[in-house]
Amino acid sequence: MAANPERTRNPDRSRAAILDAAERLFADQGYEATSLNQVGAAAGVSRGTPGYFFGSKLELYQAVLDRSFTEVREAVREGRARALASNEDSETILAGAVSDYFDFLAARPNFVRLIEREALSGSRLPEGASLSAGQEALAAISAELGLDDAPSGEAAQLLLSIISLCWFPLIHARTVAPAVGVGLENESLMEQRKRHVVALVLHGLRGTPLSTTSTEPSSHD
Amino acid sequence: MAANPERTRNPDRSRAAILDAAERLFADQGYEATSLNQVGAAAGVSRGTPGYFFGSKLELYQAVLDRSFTEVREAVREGRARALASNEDSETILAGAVSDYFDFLAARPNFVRLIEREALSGSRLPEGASLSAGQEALAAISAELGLDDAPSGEAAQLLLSIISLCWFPLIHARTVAPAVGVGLENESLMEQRKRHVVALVLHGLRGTPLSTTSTEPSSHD
DNA sequence: GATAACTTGCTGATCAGCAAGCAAGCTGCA
DNA sequence: TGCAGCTTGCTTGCTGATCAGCAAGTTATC
Repeated sequence: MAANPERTRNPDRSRAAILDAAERLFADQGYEATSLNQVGAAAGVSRGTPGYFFGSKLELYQAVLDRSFTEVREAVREGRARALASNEDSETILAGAVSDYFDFLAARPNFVRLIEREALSGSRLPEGASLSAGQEALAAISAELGLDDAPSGEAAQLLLSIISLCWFPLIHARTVAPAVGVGLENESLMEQRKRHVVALVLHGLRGTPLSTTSTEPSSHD
Repeated sequence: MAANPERTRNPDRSRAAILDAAERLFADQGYEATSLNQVGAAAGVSRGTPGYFFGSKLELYQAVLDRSFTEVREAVREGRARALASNEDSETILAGAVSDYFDFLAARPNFVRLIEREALSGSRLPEGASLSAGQEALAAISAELGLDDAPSGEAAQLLLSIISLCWFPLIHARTVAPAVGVGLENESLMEQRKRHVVALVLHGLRGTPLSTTSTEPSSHD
């Protein structure tokens, strides 16, 4: 029960263990419901160690978010490079990007939950700290895909739809999804969901005239 | 600053004021971050009154959810009756239902946030209490639209997509939406978003074969 | 032996729940 | 009509628990 006295000291390992534990606990329970006591216990250190390394609870939380965003930023950069390098047609690129984004989020449930909690509580971080990094990444994607120069904003709307479709099932896999008869419990069911999302986005891309400000007279959209 | 001594007693008004205040505070800050002190102050009663009327903090929370779900259940019943009464073609009905659902959620930001928090924390309610009411309502809709007997689940997938698309912008109106260049600040921008969602769903409906299992390929009422 | 890596004891603050108190208004009775 | 007594709405003081942060202690490692 007591902390193992044989354990060797290792600040790097302790920091990482604390960040891991805090990420999971903050994501599962939220900031207020998580105590530094819990974090320490889950990380295999004492109650005071998180404070020793990170100063305060808020700073620990910020460090968790920072680490997540750094990881996300790198993944986004890689994904963008891959998309640019390919010379497929834009529809295939979009389908691949949606699929990748879906998988990316599915592999990072803690990240999704943390951001969702941030969005719900209107960010307890000073001002545009880590969160702006995520927004910056999204803005970069949208610029990269040439989706931001259409004044109609139709492309931006589609991007927001893509994010909605990939994001939502991860949060509501145990609430809304089963209620409407969509199972998401195993990998093949998630794959099925992903195929539906990709198909829906492609139908939307084909069906929507991407730059019709006031030209088309007949369409009754 | 002190409570107005002129104030007449009125348990109904007090109960309602407490429920209103608690709904807003729980939705904005979450369960843990909200104290009964805050609830009392926001409701114009003393610190102890919420406990007097509702027993405990958890019971107050449950009462807030119950009231929300009752309201939602009634609205769903009305919407269903309206859809059944109309004799438009199914595509028009679906478009109207999506539009109504979008407006319905947009008019109930507290409800959306409460459910979102519930989903994130895995329901602190005993077991399938209020939440199942919402699931029940969704299941009813899906059955009503005849979307649940297709073994392929394509229709259920589309329903989940509809919910995702209507739900997401309400939570991320201040985070993701501006980052991708979609404004949602005023009514006309929300209207624009709604039109996009309806159009996307209709494209999905047209583009996807709804019953490609082994039954009748043509008739789908 | 110095410094860094922890742990443990302490403190003040906050909070939920309880219980005691108080007063407004009703009910029954003269 | 008036008053006594009771119920009910609501407040306030108290208690035990929890928690974040700090400071002082302890031990490994360089």
